[in-house]
Amino acid sequence: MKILLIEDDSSLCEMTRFQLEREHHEVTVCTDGRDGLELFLQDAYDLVLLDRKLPTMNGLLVLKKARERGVRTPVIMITALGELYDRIEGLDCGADDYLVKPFEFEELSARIRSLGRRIGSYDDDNRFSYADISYEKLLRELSGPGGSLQLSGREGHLLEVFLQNPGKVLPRLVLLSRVWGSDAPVEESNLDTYIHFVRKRLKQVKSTAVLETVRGVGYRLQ
Amino acid sequence: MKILLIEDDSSLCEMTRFQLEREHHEVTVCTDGRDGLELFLQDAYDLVLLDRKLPTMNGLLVLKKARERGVRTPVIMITALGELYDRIEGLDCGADDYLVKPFEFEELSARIRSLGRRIGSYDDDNRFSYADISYEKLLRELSGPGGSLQLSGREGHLLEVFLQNPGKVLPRLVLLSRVWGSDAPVEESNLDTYIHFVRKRLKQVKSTAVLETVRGVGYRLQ
DNA sequence: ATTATTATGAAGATACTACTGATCGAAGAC
DNA sequence: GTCTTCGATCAGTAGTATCTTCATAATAAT
Repeated sequence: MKILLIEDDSSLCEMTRFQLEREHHEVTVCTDGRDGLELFLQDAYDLVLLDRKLPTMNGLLVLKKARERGVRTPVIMITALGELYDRIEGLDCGADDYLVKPFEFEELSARIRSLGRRIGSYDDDNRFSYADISYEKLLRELSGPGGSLQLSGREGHLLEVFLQNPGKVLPRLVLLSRVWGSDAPVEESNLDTYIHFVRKRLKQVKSTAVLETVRGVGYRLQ
Repeated sequence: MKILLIEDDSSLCEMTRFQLEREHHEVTVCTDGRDGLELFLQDAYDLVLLDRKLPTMNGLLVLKKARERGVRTPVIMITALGELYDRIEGLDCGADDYLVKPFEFEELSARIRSLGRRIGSYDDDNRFSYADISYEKLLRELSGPGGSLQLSGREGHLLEVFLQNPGKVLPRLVLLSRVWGSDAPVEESNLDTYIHFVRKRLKQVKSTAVLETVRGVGYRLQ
């Protein structure tokens, strides 16, 4: 998601930015009210995080002006003021949500996911990513620099296990039991076949990620 | 707004109802989890206020099940638990907002206004459109670049579900339960037949939209 | 060099989906 | 009352995608 962060406390700002980027959001930071409004009005973001107390123009006014100009990007207000009427005022100015400082990043993250679901652009929980690839579980869609394609059920399931344990060596028997079930009546050689299939898929999307063989043990995603 | 209130504390319940009705909302009250889910699944409300602790089925589960079935009505969770991870869990289950008991009615009211603005843009309930097609629910009329035509009841209902969740993968069982009802005595193969019918309809109006099959999972409108 | 292990390719078996035609019942026409 | 039409349902067949197995080639370890 493209996120605009308007906040003047620079240490909080950098911390938030760092965490958001770790969750694969694209973050633009702005520390000033007037400038923030300019960016806001470009209407190029999926979400705006807006501090209430800002230099040159306070957050409520920024929000109000943006709404007056017809910009409807979802907004989460961030503020030190936690009293009832402050919250109500914020919501009535057109904020979609409200977060009181100091807040845990976890909560911000959950509220972003919630808003994301609502605007439909972002379906977390079912999305894995590692290095230059990402995988959408429900669709079984693998995307990489070279495009995206659909995996079969087994292929997807196998890749999922690797994405859940990136960089770790996964023994063959572990993979077998995770993908086929612990007591499935299946030949071990079937795993070889599917490792082969998944490797082919990774090549097809031109990913730099590879399934490395650890002879005598298993494989790892690298 | 039509509001569904699922809450077992009867005094809080009546008070909230009274206040909501004073603000000209139409309120349905339910004090039981299972029954609440039934009403929720009818998909006939603009907003659901959902208590977390409920008889027969807890609020989180109600919400989760409803979302799994593709019902996207906005939800505000109401609860006595105010701790961080309770809030996060609620939001991640698909809640749009969270209110901690005891709450001021003023705040609930503000949050309802906030949500109301957001859904206020969905102006017409009876007209759906996506890509190059549009569908009028009451007339059951599908229009596309190649003209328009009437759908049968089932065809229309099925198409509606897709238009409400454009681009999303809808599992076969979800489609069955949303179009035929959750426990209808109907063969699953019937769904195949109607998918076929709707596809034929889409072709007839020369739409570029297609129902893509995701093998082993379901279909999506693309 | 020999052996154990893994990679690859091809082909048969299986499971899932697409489509067609038949049956049944309800609503309206005659 | 009978006939016609239409929609809903089901069953069966054809068509594919996916899964599995097996045979053989390639590679690494001893």
